[in-house]
Amino acid sequence: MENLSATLRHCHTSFSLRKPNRRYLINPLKYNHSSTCFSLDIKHALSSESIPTSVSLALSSSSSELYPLTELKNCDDLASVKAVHARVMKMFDRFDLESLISRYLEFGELGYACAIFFMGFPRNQVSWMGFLEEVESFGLERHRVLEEFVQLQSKGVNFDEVVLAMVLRICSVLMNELLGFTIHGGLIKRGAVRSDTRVVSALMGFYGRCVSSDIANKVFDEMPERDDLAWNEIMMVNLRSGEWEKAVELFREMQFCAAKVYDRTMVKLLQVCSSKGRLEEGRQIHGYVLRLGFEANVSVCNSLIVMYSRNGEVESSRKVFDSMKDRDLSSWNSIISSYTALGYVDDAMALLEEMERCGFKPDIVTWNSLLSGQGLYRSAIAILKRMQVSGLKPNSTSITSLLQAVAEPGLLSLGKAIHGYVIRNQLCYDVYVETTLIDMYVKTGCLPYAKLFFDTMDEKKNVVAWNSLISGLSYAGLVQDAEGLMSKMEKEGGIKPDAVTWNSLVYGYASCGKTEKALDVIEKMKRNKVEPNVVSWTAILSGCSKNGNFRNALKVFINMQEEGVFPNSATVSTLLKVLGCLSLLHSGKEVHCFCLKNNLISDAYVATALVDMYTRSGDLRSASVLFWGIENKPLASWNCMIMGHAMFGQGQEGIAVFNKMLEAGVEPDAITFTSVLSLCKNSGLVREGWEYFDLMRSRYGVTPSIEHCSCMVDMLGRSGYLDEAWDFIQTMPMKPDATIWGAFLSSCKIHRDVELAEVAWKRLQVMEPHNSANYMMMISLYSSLNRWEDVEHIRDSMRSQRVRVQDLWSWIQIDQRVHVFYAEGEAHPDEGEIYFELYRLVSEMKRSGYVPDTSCIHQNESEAEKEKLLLGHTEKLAMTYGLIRKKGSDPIRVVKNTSICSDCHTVAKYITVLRNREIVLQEGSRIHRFRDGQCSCNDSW
DNA sequence: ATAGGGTTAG
Repeated sequence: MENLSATLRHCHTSFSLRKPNRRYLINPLKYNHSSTCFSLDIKHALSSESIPTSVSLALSSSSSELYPLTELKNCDDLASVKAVHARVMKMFDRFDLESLISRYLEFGELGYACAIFFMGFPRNQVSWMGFLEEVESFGLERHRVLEEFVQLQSKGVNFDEVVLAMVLRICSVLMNELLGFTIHGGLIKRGAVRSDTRVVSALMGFYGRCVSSDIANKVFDEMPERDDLAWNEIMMVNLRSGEWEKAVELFREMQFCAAKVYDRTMVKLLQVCSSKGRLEEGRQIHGYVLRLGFEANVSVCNSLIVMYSRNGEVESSRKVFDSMKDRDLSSWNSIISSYTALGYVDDAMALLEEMERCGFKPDIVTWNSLLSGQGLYRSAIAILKRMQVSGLKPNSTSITSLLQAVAEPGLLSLGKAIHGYVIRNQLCYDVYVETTLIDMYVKTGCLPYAKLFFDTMDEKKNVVAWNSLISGLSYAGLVQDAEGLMSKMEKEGGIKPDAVTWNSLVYGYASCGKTEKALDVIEKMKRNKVEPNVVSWTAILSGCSKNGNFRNALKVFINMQEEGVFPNSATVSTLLKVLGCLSLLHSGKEVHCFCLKNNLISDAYVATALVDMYTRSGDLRSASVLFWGIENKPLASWNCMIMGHAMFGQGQEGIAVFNKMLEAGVEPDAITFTSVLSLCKNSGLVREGWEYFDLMRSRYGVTPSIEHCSCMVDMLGRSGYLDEAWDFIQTMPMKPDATIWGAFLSSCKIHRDVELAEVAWKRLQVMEPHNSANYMMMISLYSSLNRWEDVEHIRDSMRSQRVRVQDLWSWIQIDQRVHVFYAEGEAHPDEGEIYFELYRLVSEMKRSGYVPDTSCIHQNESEAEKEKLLLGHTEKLAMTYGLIRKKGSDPIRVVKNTSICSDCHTVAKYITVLRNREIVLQEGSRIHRFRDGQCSCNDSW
């Protein structure tokens, strides 16, 4: 209740005319804020047709000897006031008109009141003041007020400080710098700046909005005495212009001077914390809320709910909500949207029941809160039904939310259903709904429908509609078409491309490998006076990354910094992915520092990307420490951590993480199970693999995908259950693709089952005749059985199919340089030195019992020759170079682009003992950590 | 309230 009266106090303003002590209250609920209504009102007010017939009849019979003034006073309803109005139109007495304005305001008819005010009758200070307050609270007709003001001022009319203060507030809303400066000048002449704090506060507000917060702060500093209004004003100025540090400093000073903080200042403080992810500061302000006695203030508490919810802290939101003695409708709406925003639809529905029990009737905002948020499409229909039962029709916002919820691949049928529903029920079909419909069709991958619907929009197409389609084309790799559509937008629609248009194109080009073209677009933007922003640069970065063009991505990042664009959390997440894919641990750590310094670490994407970067770069320890330190671990971060253990073949550790995840109440998704099954596959946990595969379907409702099946085939096959793997392929729910047969062939190679291998090989020759890996597996299989004729046969077919053998390389980072060792091509400049050390190592190893394993050499050569070839393996060269050049005790980290052979695996183990050095060896998606003669994978890979 | 950039998957 207290909040309700506070709201009323805020909205109701007094309007005093002839008798300054007489105050009227206006009911804001009666007044329609829409500006179209307002102009209609003016027209109606000025035309006699607007007066209802019954009133006109009443008018003729009403006693004409009454003065309008007395008559107006006696009016009990709006119709009677209008009747008097019709008469007053002919009489034109200033006092009558002012009284009429006053009565109209009393009935909430601001439109009529404005219409009369601007009729141009002579006005005094008092009428201006009352009127200005109205204008300020309803935000209407500001331009006309300023025009009037300037005119009257030029005629020599003097206004007092209160009017000036209000005119200044209008100047700041309309960004009318010139008038603001003029008023300030006049004030200085009159010495008013020193006297009236209402004017000075308005002046600070004006400078804060129109010029800069610096000047506002200067005006504040020069005030000889500051009252609560001035303190709160300068706080608002700094909060609005994003000067957070300054605002915090002022807030502390306010406590020190015992200045009273207004509730709207508290609300603004909390709003900034909501939108800028300032959870820590938000918590501290919560402390002040309690200390300053705002815990009974409903608006402040509502802002606290929103602040916690935007920062992902639903539980704290709930605590605030539960602690409130009084609640209003927006308290309920805020807590409901806290739950829906994070996808807790069930809790939100429970709250809906509770609010109804407490006697609150859900309004359209309540229903729309329920309809927005993640993963709501499962419950949307039920919510819609209840909404309609309660007598409310979905509005454009409701439909927009619904469409956004289903705008993902695979939900096209739901999207179409909503479209049909809108048409059948003749629901609002405004420009928001239309553009969201296009976007829904784009995001569900249904470009033809998007195009069809777009074409029906005719002249109503706005830049958002065009951009939706342009981005759809760019995303689908049809960047030329996107560019074509852009020119069409310019020519036919007469609409200039904006940053969004360009950024879509930038992504489009970068993601199909045309980095140069993407950079050209950025240059073109500059020429067209659209400043490329951080999104543009992140778009190229991400495009390059999607395309696997990691080196280019890094170049782009450097380029971006040279352009003076500062990276944000999206940039950093993408960059970390790139660094992880290149295993650039050292640079990754630098980015980690950058995140700490710039407060990006609290971002869920960034935190997850960091965990991923550390695991991919082979530093599982750092990944683990970081991961367990994340306060609210996002699902993706659990998935990364499990995958990390999978990469290292640490089955039990990974399963432990998975169990912790379940304990934490996090629902595993399809990706979680891909990670868990990889875990079982890489660690030979066949029994567990089967269990999880069943659990996934029965308990968590995750439909097995081709990735899951591929893991199963790989797991079974590698562990020697070739028949089971074969049966699995025959009975799996989808058609086996090349990855399935590839995994199967790989297993057949390991277990030397030629018969089954040849079956898989036949299919693969059809499915992916140009994948050299398959040929290599066959060569390896035949050579391990000394079937050299078959080896030659495979090599022949490679030549005839023009299959290129994949380049083999390993690399190691030493200081800031990356040293790459290629199997063929240019030798490393220090090769002599490396071989010298390698030979020395091998002879030491042989004394300790090392026997070279030449099974991976597929050339029909002598044993001595094979041994020589074995020594040339790129990972051996890189490891040895690390031993020579990397001093200290940090592990030697080597990355190889293809799988390592068992001999290199053995050699690495020997090195850890002989040189007392840890080695981390990465091969594609698997990582080996060697220590004290052992490997983390327990030799099962 | 509608459009552009972000983490996880062989």
